Amino acid sequence: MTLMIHNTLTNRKEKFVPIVPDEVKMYVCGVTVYDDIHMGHARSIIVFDTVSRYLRYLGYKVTFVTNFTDVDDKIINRANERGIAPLDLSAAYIEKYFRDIESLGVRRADIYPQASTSMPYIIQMVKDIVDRGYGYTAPDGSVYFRVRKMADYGRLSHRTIKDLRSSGRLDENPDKEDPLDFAVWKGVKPGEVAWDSPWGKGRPGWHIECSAMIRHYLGDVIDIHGGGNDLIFPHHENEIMQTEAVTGGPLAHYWMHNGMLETKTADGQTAKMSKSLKNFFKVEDVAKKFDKYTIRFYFLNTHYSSPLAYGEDNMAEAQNALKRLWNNYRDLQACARDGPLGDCPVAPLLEKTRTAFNDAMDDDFNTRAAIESLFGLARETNRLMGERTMTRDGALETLDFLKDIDSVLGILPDDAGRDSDDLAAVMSILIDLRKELRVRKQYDLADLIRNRLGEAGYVLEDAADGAKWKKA
RNA sequence: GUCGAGAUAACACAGCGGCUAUGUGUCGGACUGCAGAUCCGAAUACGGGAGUUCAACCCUCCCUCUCGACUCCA
Repeated sequence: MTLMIHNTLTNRKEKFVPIVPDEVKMYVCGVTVYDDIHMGHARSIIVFDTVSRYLRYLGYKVTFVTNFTDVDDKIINRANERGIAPLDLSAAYIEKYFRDIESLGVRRADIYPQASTSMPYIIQMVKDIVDRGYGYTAPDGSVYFRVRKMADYGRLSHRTIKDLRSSGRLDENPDKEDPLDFAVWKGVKPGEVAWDSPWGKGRPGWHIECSAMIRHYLGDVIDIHGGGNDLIFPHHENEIMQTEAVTGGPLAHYWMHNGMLETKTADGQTAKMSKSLKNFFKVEDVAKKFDKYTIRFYFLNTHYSSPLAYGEDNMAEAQNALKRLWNNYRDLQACARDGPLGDCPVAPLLEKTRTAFNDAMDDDFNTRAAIESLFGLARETNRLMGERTMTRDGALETLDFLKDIDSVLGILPDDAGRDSDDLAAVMSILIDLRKELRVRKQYDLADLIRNRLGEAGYVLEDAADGAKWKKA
């Protein structure tokens, strides 16, 4: 099977064909760095982290770019409140961002451009837009984009200019030729950070930084552009217009949008998690209660495009579900160490699982179905271990397989898990001792050993064919 | 109002025009000194109404409800 991606542009699943064979250029809209990130951001970050991981797993050379918006009204306002420079505020939140995504097990993108450091490219882009007749200047030094000049404005969000006109929520700005026009450059206002430009001092409009960064860091056209589905209009729509005005070609071949994370509001309704509704959960806080594996599992346990309602009980459920996979993983580790010798033909089973996993991921990154294949493998290997037919070699082979699969999902323990031979020797003594105590029915002492090991982070499980130990 | 997404068993979340979904939870069994893990088995389902079809949870139409975008937003 080949990778199929749902493309917002066409509203269909399409076969993925990169521009350059075996290479993928992808760009995902990042965050405005004026506050801590919340779980809604986390979802988007984890989704596209997983997309890039899967593409690499398939063998593509991926160049992944995510931006930081560090020039923005909200940043300026908050910096003013705190009496610090806007760029100091954003720099602090960028650092915090990296700490937060680390607690989510997210691999870093290749490049993280910032608006403030991309100013030459942004200004060049605006200049090109104006030179080609798609932009015009206003008396206050702003530059607006001439939407009417692009016949298919609304293509991504599947609306027409007529639809948009009738929305009745238009900005009546006398500087604009048309209410639908949007600012690519904003003339300076008192008290704002500003950069020199051919149109006087000012700063970029919201959408232009993405167009400019993509063009500079990745080129005129990229393979995949991603972001939350709340960005489809107007942000991505406008990005497309800006870029196409300059390059004459498409900006991205595949547009991917993740569904919103929702949560309950005060009145008991579900609503999108957002700052303005004050119904958000910060990553920082959630990460105190749940580990990164659980958080990733929770998000990957549903399709990226579906809406998802966040709740702590759901997180706890995810934790229990993931525990099953972890138990299996630990048991395999124990089996690889202490299990029977000899052959165990696990290859067909692993092959079957691989096929199911790849088919699921190829189908528009269906992580949920992919995870189901892992539960199937867990049940079968549990059975083999229960029957004592799983051997050390078979367990090792299965573990290698799981590690490879987990390079995509990032939900299994990454502790490399190699317990020393010394520890194994000591455990074996303790297990023998307990065996003797149990024969003599001195259960209090046997339990004491087991409990103390439990406190130390090791689980001891009695079974018909002898005790097994593993990490908790 | 315009555009888009969605309604699946107790819960969460997949899927397919006909074949046991998956996980958590619940119940029963195996194992067992206890604990835990594991295995085997069971029950509960496709919002409502029409239609297409030999056959629909899956396609079409209508209805109801939910969410998102149209304003800063992952």
